[in-house]
Amino acid sequence: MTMTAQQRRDQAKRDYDAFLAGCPTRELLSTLTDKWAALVIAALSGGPQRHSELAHRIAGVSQKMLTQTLRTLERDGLVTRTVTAAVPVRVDYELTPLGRDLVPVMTAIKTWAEAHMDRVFEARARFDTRD
Amino acid sequence: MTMTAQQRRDQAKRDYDAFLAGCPTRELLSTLTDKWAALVIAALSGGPQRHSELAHRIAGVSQKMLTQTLRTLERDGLVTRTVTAAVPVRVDYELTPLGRDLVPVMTAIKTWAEAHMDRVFEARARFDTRD
DNA sequence: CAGTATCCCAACGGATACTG
DNA sequence: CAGTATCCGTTGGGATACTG
Repeated sequence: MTMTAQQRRDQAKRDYDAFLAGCPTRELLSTLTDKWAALVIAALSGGPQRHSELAHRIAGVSQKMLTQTLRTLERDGLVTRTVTAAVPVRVDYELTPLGRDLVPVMTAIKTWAEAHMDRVFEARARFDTRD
Repeated sequence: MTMTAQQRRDQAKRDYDAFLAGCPTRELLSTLTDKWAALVIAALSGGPQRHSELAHRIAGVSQKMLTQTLRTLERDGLVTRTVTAAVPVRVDYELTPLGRDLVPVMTAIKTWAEAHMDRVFEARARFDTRD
């Protein structure tokens, strides 16, 4: 008795619930709701990028955090890492189909922040000056 | 010379860029890409909730983190806090229009995690067992 | 260039105890 | 019930130095 991919995802939605403390999705949610992960996925949405290109694109990210974030995303099957033997060595990162599936979701947060920053500033000003 | 709300958001998209280290959206992105923030917004998407209801719904959240998350969301104009004088006191939290605007974005992450947990597990198994 | 390994400080976040 | 305050261990994350 086989199920379609869609049926399996529907089943998963019933089985998994990130509101539950012990649910593995709680930990996956932690990985996805990560500033650097969001920026990396957004940066890779346009196509493969070298390590150095990502470092340049995502201003201010330390080498350590970039590598660490990429490793986690690679382990979770969202990104592939391709090493080209050369001197110096060349490493390209690319989104997997699973990772590309996540692009709209992750870029939506970044876009939302950029689009609504002004309203958040106004709200903060109101909050900070209430009597 | 006035602009429509949409025009202002379009303008903001050009002015703000979370890829830049000094951009205020980088910090807003940090707030939004927060495990507890995502769960709180998802929990409030169905309507107003009391502090204790949220604590119960979001299993495992400490009282400290719940209050802290709610304060940040309130300050950023995403949530309202309503105190009803009584003994004991009653406090209700509710999404603002700005907060409701964010619901689809935030619930999408949670839903994605729940729907694709199995594929992430498979990817991890592959990653962890490669020679 | 890409990555690993330390060192180290600051922030996160849980546990507990105490107020209105 | 809702919230604050304190303590304290854990993690996040930058800086630096060193390899293939």
